[in-house]
Amino acid sequence: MASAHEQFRNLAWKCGLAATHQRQVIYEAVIATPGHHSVETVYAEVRRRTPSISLATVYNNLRLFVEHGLLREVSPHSSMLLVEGNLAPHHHLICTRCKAVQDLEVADFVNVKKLARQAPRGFDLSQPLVEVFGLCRRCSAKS
Amino acid sequence: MASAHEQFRNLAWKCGLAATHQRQVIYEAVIATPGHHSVETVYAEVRRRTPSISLATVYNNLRLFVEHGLLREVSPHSSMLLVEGNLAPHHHLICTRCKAVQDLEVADFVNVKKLARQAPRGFDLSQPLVEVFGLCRRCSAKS
DNA sequence: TTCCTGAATTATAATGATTCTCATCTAACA
DNA sequence: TGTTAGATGAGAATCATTATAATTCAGGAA
Repeated sequence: MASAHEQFRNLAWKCGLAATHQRQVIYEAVIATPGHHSVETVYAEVRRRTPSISLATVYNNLRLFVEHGLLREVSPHSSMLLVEGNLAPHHHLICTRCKAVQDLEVADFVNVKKLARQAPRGFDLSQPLVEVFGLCRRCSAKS
Repeated sequence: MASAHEQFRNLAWKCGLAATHQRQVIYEAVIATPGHHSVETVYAEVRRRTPSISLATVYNNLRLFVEHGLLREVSPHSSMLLVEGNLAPHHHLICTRCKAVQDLEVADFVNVKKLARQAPRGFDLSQPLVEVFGLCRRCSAKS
């Protein structure tokens, strides 16, 4: 089993990314603890080891890691407020690249009973809304 | 069948909201066309009828309408970048109020075959990521 | 109808997250 | 070790959104 250090150097090499000290530290800060990390969290953690690091470097590299599949972005949706008038229960299909949203009127792909069993106790799923992420036709044609 | 004008006044009255001209126009701009509307879209549309309207009014009232259930927010997530190191396929459970994210390791509540049939042709769902919205225990206890 | 009052609206300033700029530095390869 | 393309850091710039404060208005009472 390779050290975290070696593991990152291998990953970086595969992506053609320079394995700099900063990248090493950023990557390890995310990998070290399970769960979801905000930029501020990562920045705070990383500064404990490398106080001179810039916030821009954290942003740049988190984006880079997501682009290269080393990390995953939680909720890759449009960052702007979107609103709709359709109040009937329905779901959304979102393109992770161009952030386009399409409606999914039929919703029987979700087994609500199973979902309720798998969710933590107390989580209110009386009107579950689901968003499914993928690549729209146009974007998947490009890649 | 009531006019759109009357319809809005009824809705507003039910929520205890003053039925101002601006609110009327904003509401109708969203309702008039199906689909998903950004603030800029609504603002542009609304200014055609009421050029003096302020962008802040559009923001305020869209938020108000969402709070009162007259409109729905698409992707009611945290708007900040979140990242995770867990690359194994899994889904997310998101609280629409406090925006907390929890992992759903088991994923058999999604019927991928049905989903693929219901999605528009060409939409790439080879690694579908699903996010389910509800109210976490803490938030549903409050209300 | 006219007046009153609290709420709504407006223009603009402020905020907060993210990205850009560019001078400096460094990893990687010869 | 020297070279160079690419990475970093500090701070400015940008974008969406929210707060501020002065003005205006909706809706009820006279």
